[in-house]
Amino acid sequence: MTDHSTPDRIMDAAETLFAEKGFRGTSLRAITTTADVNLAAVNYHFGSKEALIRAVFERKVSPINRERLARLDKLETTGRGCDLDAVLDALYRPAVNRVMEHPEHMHCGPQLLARIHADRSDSLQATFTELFAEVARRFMLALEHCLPDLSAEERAWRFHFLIGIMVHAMTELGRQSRPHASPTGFHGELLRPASVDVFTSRLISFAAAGLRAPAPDTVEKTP
Amino acid sequence: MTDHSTPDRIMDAAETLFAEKGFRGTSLRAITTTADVNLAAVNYHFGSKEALIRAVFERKVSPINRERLARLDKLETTGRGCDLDAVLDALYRPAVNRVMEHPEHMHCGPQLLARIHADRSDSLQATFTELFAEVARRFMLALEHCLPDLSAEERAWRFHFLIGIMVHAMTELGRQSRPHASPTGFHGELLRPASVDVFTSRLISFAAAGLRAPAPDTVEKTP
DNA sequence: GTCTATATCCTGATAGAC
DNA sequence: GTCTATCAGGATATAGAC
Repeated sequence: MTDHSTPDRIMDAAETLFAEKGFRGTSLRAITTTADVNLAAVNYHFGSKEALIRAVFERKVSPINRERLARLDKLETTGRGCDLDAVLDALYRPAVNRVMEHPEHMHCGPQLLARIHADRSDSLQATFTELFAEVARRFMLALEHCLPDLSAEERAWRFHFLIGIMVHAMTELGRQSRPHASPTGFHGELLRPASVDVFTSRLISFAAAGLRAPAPDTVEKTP
Repeated sequence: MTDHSTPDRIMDAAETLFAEKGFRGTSLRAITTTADVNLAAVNYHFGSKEALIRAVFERKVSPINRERLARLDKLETTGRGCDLDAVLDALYRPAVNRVMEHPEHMHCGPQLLARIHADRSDSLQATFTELFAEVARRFMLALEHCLPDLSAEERAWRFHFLIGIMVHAMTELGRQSRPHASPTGFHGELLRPASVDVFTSRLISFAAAGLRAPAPDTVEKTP
């Protein structure tokens, strides 16, 4: 932990604190104190707090998205691009994997992801779009191949449902791993930690069934 | 808009700004300027910024949850407590309704709800738990009646999926209604606004299918 | 209840020695 | 690259006149 370079130490500390207190709720002083580096180091290495946020943002998300695209590529070159379960696996597994493989960071990773999705202030909007654009485009296309009978609008909404499931589930997953708080209170010991495989399967079986559901009537009903 | 009392004006302004800039990214000065009240009024009426956050939080969520419980009550007294689609309607419709019935606030309502779900810092944890505990308990029970064959663990996770779908979908819904930003970029004109009925049906058909999916194998697979 | 004025502290950022 | 010292501004909160 201490053998990292200064920028890495800063980003490690920032990642944890951002997850806990939010981007604007975390001061540079808190970050540099936790990272045990000088206050001026943040501006020296990153230029500004905003730039640091973007860097943390990107470091967290890019590897996951790269792996998603690589897995989708492989599916398509091996002719399994229309296997819905496999496509969902390519979407979900990299995120679940990244989150669960380092248990010591499991409490902050998902929480940070949730904040990334929730906080789309103007200053972060462009970064968000840039980081997820390719993944969104490619997987939307894949869904089009897997579910050709669905209208484009229905498919687009269901894609958003997929993302929502993942973000919220992983947040909850991270929350489970924090011993001091069972925040929502409405689960006893029910939500025990599971393996990456089990958890990914859980997501896929639910999501695939939802995606395959017949489209609802879009005709107005009179109440 | 101007005939509200001072506390109401403060909460209206705070709600909008919290949605846009986050809880900690919004200063009391920004709130009181927008609300056109004196800076000291916040502390006079609410005691502190934290208390204001909780008040806004509660004002936004409580009516929705009250309506959810009322609808569920009615279902159960009329013997439709095991109608999964109806139960989901009771969960989703109040939120969709509240968000879409005031189009002028649609850009901030969902965003605020998303932030509420994402920002579970220690200071807001207790408030969150308190506001959602009863709804979570009651609907978990309802799911148990609707889906008796599912394991308790599987049901608990799927309940979280339900919440994730709603939060993310409504965030996106709110984002659509903002003219100046098509943030994620991966939807052209596909996601047009829909009526409350249409959008609720969309949520229900996806969610119900997911809930009814056979439980995945929870046996470890060797990779 | 509302307002002005202010206290106290913390923020991000930077200048300049080493 | 790292550090100290400091700036200018903004934050919450409050005291006290009206």
